[in-house]
Amino acid sequence: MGPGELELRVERFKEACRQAGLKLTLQRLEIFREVASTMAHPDAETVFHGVRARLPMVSLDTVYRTLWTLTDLGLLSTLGPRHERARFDANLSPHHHYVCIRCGQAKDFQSADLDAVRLPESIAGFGTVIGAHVEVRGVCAQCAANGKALVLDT
Amino acid sequence: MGPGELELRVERFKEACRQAGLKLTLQRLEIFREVASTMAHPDAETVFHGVRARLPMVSLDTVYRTLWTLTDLGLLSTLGPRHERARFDANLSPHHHYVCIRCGQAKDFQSADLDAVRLPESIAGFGTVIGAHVEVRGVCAQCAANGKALVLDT
DNA sequence: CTGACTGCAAAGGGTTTGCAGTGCT
DNA sequence: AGCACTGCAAACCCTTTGCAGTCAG
Repeated sequence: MGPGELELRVERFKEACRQAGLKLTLQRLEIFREVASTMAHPDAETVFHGVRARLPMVSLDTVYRTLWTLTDLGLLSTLGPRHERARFDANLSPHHHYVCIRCGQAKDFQSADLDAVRLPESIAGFGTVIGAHVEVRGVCAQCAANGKALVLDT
Repeated sequence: MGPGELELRVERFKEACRQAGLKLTLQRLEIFREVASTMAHPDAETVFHGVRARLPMVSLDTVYRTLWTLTDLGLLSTLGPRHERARFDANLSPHHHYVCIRCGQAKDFQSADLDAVRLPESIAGFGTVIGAHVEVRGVCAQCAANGKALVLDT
């Protein structure tokens, strides 16, 4: 993250709140800043502790609410499927996943191109590599057909 | 999944149990068969219902225990981080993740090569595509250094 | 001012664990 | 026969929700 990047993100955030008609509260600002200022992809509780250092009175449920609100707004994204629980897979051969962000269903696909891509050197610095696969996100045909509201359903 | 693939997986499963010194119970066999016979990446409860149709007396907690046991054995894998809760990310520009299977920490990395790869046509049949990124799994340097037992820690 | 937002506390739901009985090897 | 495995039920933990007071616009 380059210098000034955090401020840039915060400004974008303020503008997006205005556009979405969300009130710009201190809690929201600090919760966003907490996520935006780290590369560690924190979970709700971690964000909570970080924000608490500056706003001792914030509550954990506000953190949860805010995090999902901002995610729905498109200002944050989540690592891994949205609200999902663990899903299991017995297919041990190399393959990739298409995951529907609405219903959580995942479909496999193969791609020689993807399997062949070499990972950057920098990875080695992180640790050992056990495997790699592509995760494609979208809205599956079924969910699109059901055509419910964009947000709010599982 | 080709014909006979299921039987192949089941045989590999039996052999692996023998090697690992795990008792080959009917519950284990059916739970594995349930996951191995579908491409739907079921969660614990879905597996539970499927197995129950054939073994009405299995309990949900056995399904959970078995699923994680088989995952630790390497006979199953999970979609998304291991036991993890949702993690949030304020980095909206295209990037990829290196995820430690032990501690769950995720690190970002960039790769022009990866960004450039074209997805196979078949994807279009699944639904719309919102985004795609690579998820690399491994054991991070810190966890490797701590050198705890391979299984069982968060 | 007024409706949206927060904090509190309690409910909710999925997952894990302790224990005693069962069954595989 | 011995010990791992299962089923049961309670415990656990994270997450969500209802409500009343508060605050941004």
